[in-house]
Amino acid sequence: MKPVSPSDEPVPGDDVPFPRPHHDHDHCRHDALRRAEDVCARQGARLTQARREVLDLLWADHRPVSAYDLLHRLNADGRKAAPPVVYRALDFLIEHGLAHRLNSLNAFIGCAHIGGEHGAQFFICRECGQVAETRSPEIDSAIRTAGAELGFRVQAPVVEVEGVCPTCSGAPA
Amino acid sequence: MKPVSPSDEPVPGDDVPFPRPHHDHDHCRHDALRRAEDVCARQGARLTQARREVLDLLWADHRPVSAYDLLHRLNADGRKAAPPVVYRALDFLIEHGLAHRLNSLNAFIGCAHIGGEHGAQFFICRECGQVAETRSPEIDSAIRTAGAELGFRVQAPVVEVEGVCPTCSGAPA
DNA sequence: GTAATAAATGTTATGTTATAACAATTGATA
DNA sequence: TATCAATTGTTATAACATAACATTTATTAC
Repeated sequence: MKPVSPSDEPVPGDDVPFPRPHHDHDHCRHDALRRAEDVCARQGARLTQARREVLDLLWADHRPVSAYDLLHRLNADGRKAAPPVVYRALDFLIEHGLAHRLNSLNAFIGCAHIGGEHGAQFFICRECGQVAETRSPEIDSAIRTAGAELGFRVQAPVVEVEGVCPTCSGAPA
Repeated sequence: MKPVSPSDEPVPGDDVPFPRPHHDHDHCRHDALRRAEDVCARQGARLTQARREVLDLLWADHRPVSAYDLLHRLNADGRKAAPPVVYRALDFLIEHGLAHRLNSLNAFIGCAHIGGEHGAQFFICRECGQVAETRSPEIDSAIRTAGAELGFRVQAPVVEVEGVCPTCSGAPA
């Protein structure tokens, strides 16, 4: 596992490894926001207040968040936002490749890569709940090959792997 | 894609390909039931009426079914079974490797293989809704390798691939 | 064979996740 | 500035899942 200094930029093809306990998370958050602004500018989409807030909440840490948790966090300031507010923001972020839904958890997480809608894989730690997102051409290719053998046209591969992250393996709870 | 005659027995390592339109589905159902009886006998588990019925409903065809659909089908005869009846049967079937949950659909499907809890992959046709279950060592191994590179201990890989099956590709709806 | 125990089922209630439908507002465009 | 499209607000409800406890059915020990 190669270390990543805070100033490194995750790019497609790279793995974004498990966050180390004391990494510069402000950097992650600001970086995510900047990426979102870039993407929206390029695609002529509007990163409105609600969308920006939800994205920022997703980046509170490297753990997936349920839609209703997001709602509660939004409403922590006294607002009375209703579920569609959150679900619409999430739909937008997912459509623009800025967030992902983790089916196995019914929860959402900010996208750690730029570009590429498909072909991501998620490694989910059962101990600490943190998630690492990778883009492994090997996994993607193995899936496409297996699909081809079935005569199946692959459109959206979903890979979610539960297990234990290196930090929790080294120092079990 | 190699053809499979109705009398072939799916075994781990084999792919169970997309069901052809006019295959001998009674064979699939009876086979699944027999496998279930075997597994339960070997594990000292009881394949009770409710569990057997749910399993049989799962094998109505090769499409995943939601828990509430199962419930409605159970209750089609006038019963007033409640959700826990279905969820408990599903839990049992999943624990014993006789059924799977498809996270991306919130739905359940009978297990098309024998043995092996983990390492299955599901190819889900967006056109007809049918699902093929495979056990590809290549996919599994690519996932484990990627995990190892992250220092991640893989426990339960989940692979669900959306796309279009050969039948629907050949004769689009 | 019967009592004691464990496993499974029945039932009610409730918790969690997600979307439909429509009104009101805001931003972009002509 | 009128028009249209996009976004947001709001209410209601649909869809998915489980907690908790009573009852019944199987198994086991005696």
